[in-house]
Amino acid sequence: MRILIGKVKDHMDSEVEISGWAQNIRVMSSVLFIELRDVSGTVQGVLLRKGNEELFNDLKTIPRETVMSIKGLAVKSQAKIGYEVQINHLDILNKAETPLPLGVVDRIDSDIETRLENRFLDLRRPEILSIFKIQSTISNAIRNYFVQKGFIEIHSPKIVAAATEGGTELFPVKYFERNAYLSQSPQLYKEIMMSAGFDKVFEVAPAFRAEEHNTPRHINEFTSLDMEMSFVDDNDVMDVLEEVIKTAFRSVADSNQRELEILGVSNPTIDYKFRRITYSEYVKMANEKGIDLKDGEDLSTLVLKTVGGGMNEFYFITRWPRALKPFYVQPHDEQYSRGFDLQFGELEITSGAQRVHSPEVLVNNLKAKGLNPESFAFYVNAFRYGMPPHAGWAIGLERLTMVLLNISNIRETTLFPRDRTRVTP
RNA sequence: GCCCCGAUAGUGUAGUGGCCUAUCAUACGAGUCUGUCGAGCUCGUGACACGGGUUCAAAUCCCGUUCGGGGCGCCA
Repeated sequence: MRILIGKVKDHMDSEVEISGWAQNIRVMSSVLFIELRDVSGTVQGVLLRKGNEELFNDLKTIPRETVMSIKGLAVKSQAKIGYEVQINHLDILNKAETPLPLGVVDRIDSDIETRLENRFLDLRRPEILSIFKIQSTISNAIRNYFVQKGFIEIHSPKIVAAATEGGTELFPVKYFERNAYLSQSPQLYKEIMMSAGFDKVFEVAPAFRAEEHNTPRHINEFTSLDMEMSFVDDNDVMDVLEEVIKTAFRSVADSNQRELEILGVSNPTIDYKFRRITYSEYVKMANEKGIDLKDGEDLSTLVLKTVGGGMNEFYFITRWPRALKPFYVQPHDEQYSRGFDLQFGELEITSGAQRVHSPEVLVNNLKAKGLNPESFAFYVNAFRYGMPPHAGWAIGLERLTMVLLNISNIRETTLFPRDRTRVTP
């Protein structure tokens, strides 16, 4: 019965069976060592030539990354981790070809392009695996949080008829005799669920954006963690967001000590209150830094870098001008809205808002943005027969992972990134 | 979509008109070595993205193509 390599230390002085990839084979004249790796770690298998002549000669030429299964005695030894497995039986399950298109344990760093082209090999590296173990903890922690708080998990359609926010480009899809699009956000559907009376919903699902951007923080398919709540306002859901992020980070600190160590990241637990800075205050901060920016203009990358770049923490930017936010964001007054962003330094992690719930306001907003309310009828109708006040937000899972691990390229926190030029693997 | 930059063995690099028959490391192959753990040592195989041009001479200069990187816009 195979055990994980990480469990070998619990079976000292007994026979174990382990399986995995031979990441390094060191051959001396009368003894050889095989470093075997699986999802849980690595251990050294040792084989003396004496008494194992045939097996020894076979293994001398076995390529790295060959998949094998080893049976042997787990013993304390002078190995660096303090123990090893004395091989007494070995099965080659699948030989690897040579040379590898990408060295799994080479000390040479490959370009991200080469790594993504050979992602299955890249992902074998413990530090890359660690990123995705941690990402799994984050999404599970958030899911658990929502479930515990009585949220209903939903699965909204990813093939849609209309744009959701008007602004971003959509991927067209041929839908039989009609044209449809890949969903850029579950926004409209999670709001409809408020009208449906589900009260609190969340969804973890892909979102598609056809923007031709070429930056380290954009991809064309990402994982959106969405939530929406009824009978609350923007401040309430900011409270929830802060708690969700703190819960997720604490969960990683609790369950991924080994992965954090491999990645050289210190304890991610957050012990400060997220500041809430109004958009107008932010503009003043930019002005004080010598940037010419008028109240009402969008915050450019330069502004966010100049003001936010020095802030190594989470903070909200609240009360955005209505003109800069989508039609579904609740107005605060003539000029400002109940929309907010959560930033970490210069990077936007979340956008959210108290939403419009009055059908009249909604239709006026749609018109004001140059959109035709008719084409949003399926959505507007949900507001006409009893829509509660509601608010919500969406986090980019990959961006949140970047922040937690201090990684600067979103492709690193995406298993198989879809960017401007990459559709495979 | 706009601006800038780049492309040399499997991987990562050196190279700035002739000294390039192209550097180094790693990988790969052969050999050697009684416990390694980035094993060591010896020998070997392996590359100038593609197409055109300038020149006595091009990895090197020019043009185009393809692919990639960075920045901006936009966003999570």
